[in-house]
Amino acid sequence: MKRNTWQREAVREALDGTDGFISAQALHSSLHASGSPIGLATVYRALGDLATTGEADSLQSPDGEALYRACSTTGHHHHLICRNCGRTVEIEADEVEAWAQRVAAEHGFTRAAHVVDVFGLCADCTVLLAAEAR
Amino acid sequence: MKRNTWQREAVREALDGTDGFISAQALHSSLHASGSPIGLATVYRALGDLATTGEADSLQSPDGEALYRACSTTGHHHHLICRNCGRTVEIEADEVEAWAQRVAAEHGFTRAAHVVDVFGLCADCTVLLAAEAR
DNA sequence: ACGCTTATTGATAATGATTGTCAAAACCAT
DNA sequence: ATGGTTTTGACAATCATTATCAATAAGCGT
Repeated sequence: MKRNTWQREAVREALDGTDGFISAQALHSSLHASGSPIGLATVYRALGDLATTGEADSLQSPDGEALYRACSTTGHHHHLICRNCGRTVEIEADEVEAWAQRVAAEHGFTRAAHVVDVFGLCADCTVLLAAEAR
Repeated sequence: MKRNTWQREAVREALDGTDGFISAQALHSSLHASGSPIGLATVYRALGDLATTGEADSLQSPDGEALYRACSTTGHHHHLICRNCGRTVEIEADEVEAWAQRVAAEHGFTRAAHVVDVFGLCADCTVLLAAEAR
């Protein structure tokens, strides 16, 4: 049976009060800074549960951290990432959302989330690398 | 100055000969299995370079591994991945291809590649997890 | 072909995020 | 309040990746 603990609530609230994605480590630090004695492992478990139940989205940052976000439909967007300098531009992908859901459903998948990110070289790095390659 | 070594060639070829995404570790194992004495660190470096120059795409798997794929337009497709059991279905995303190019261009990005992968729970795992959650 | 300079390699240590362990504490139906 | 069971948390363990650094080898000029 699933029990309700103040720790889980604390994680849920901290996540709700955060704008955008945050790592488990950062969320733990944030909670500690607020005086909560919650353990790191517990934060990981709580976030994992939230992601499993669909209350939170998770994605992997380019450097391998897992990032979490309260699952609100508002503010969903994707990224255009410079493969060289890491510069990131947020992009809208409305037309892709429906597509992802449809494809998932067609194959019997549920709780579909998607990773839609575009990598490229930003204008600056395009010039930069062209010079280096010489 | 950039030098050409048989190691870099080996990595490039191994990646070309692989369908879909593969992790650095797996690629290293594969090379070893083929009798190559190439070092693990070298595989990481080579893959990083390939990703930087745009010869390879990279994405983060849900469990935190970096996955690489030869950047070829042939056989280009995307994946529908079960977040629980890892089952993978290849999917077409023609309508998304053009979108990615357009968005990249709009922001001055060149050499645009994209990562479009949909994660969800496959039919089996949907049932499985529903049972567990009880 | 020869040597020189310097990028590259590779074995291994270091790092850092995440997960496993397990006794102690907390939850909740009774 | 009690008992059975889940959850917690400190810490160890794991695993991918990166840093280190001496040894090697690529490519240049000769």
